[in-house]
Amino acid sequence: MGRSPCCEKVGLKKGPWTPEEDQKLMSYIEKHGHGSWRALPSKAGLQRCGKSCRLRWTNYLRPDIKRGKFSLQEEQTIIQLHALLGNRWSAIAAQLPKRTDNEIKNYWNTHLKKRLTRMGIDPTTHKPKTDPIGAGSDTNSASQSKDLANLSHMAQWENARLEAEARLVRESKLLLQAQQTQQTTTTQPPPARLVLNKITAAQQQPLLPPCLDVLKAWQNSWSSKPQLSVPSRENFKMHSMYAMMLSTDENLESPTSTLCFPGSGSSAMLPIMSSTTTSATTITVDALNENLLNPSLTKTKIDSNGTMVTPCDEGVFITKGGNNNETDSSWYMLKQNNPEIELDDDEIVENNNNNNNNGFRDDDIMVAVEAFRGRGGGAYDGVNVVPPTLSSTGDVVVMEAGLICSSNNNGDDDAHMPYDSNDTLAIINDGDGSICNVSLEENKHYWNTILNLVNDAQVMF
DNA sequence: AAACACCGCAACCGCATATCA
DNA sequence: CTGATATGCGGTTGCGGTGTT
Repeated sequence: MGRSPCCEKVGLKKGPWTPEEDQKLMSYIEKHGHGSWRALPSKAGLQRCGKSCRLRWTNYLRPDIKRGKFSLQEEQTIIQLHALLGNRWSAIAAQLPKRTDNEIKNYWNTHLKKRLTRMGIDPTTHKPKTDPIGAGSDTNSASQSKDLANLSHMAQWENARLEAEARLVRESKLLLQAQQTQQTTTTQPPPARLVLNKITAAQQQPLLPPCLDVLKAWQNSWSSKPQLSVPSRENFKMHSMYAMMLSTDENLESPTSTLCFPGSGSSAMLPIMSSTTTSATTITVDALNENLLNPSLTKTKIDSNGTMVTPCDEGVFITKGGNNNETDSSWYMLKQNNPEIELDDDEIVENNNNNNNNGFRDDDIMVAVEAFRGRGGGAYDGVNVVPPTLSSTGDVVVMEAGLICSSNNNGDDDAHMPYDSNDTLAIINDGDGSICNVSLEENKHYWNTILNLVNDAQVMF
């Protein structure tokens, strides 16, 4: 029923391909393209089924295939993506140019999986096994310390993966709702959509798993050096990844992972972070706008009671526009409506259409926006990231404010200051002593450290 | 040198999904 | 809308090469 007949049922050849068969297949596809795989074998003079031809072509004969040893960077990417995506080899292969899903799958099963196992890490869940330290034979304390440090890093990544999975589910639901709404009404504005999806939709490309965007953003934040001298900005680039980690939806479960350290809650799953209780409140966008647009409140803090405190010397405002001249960017709108407002450069960061000349990229802000919106916000005080312990109501989340990020839903991909009632926003904690001791170097070398351990394990075993 | 064990990888199998009529 | 067909994907198999006893 609907299934193509198996090779054996029609007497077609199976098994390894001969050079002659390869040549026939290659020359046919070079001349005519593959077209219908089902019809290809007879046209090309091959006694094979179409499926076999397709596999041979995509996994072996295709000219844009890179063969041979995987580089360290490729290994790193595979491990990262596997932590994010699980055994979705085609998705992983899409991020590794010139590598096929089959090749990556084989490499994982024959090399990487075993290495992680030897390290005491479950390759399926990417979590430490019951006795991770005891898994190795080396009882040297320095080695144990190294293992512990790396397992902590693994825990961080695992949490990030959980978040990515949760986001995937969440965004799928939201996107579906948005599509359904758009189909049923043309008078109402679409519901708030997630920024990362806006981009792919705008580009009319298939929807990519948002976690890939996140990964890309994270990698970008590594690869591009901070260009501003203000420390808080440099840190924010890095912390977009941690912001993602912080947005947790306990209603969503990972299909593959259950990482949990003994005695740890969700925030403690990031071992290097500590948390304080931060009460939260909600406020309407309009009400907040009223304050933000008030020139006397250019520095506004919303304390734990929901009270706006003015003036407030803490925190950083972030806005982003399409380019320097666009008047519809929120900052320019803010300025346009309130020309008397003067914020110094330390307080306003304008992002210029991915030019990155202000040290930010779209992705950085978008990831942060999404992450903070995801559950009810994380906190960033300009130096540190604080795990969220708040709730959200509707689209608006207010914590003790300092740094403000928002996202509109008007169809573009800007993240900006709130100026419209339909906007969603998150206000990021200015911090009150809560500490997240994450250094840039620590973050940057996270996976390098893991891979060093992998390599050490190879030598050791 | 032979037998055996192990490993890596190409290829296959069957299910899920997309597309078409 | 439904069923038929095509394609894609992930799990698994089996063969050839290599290492070990």
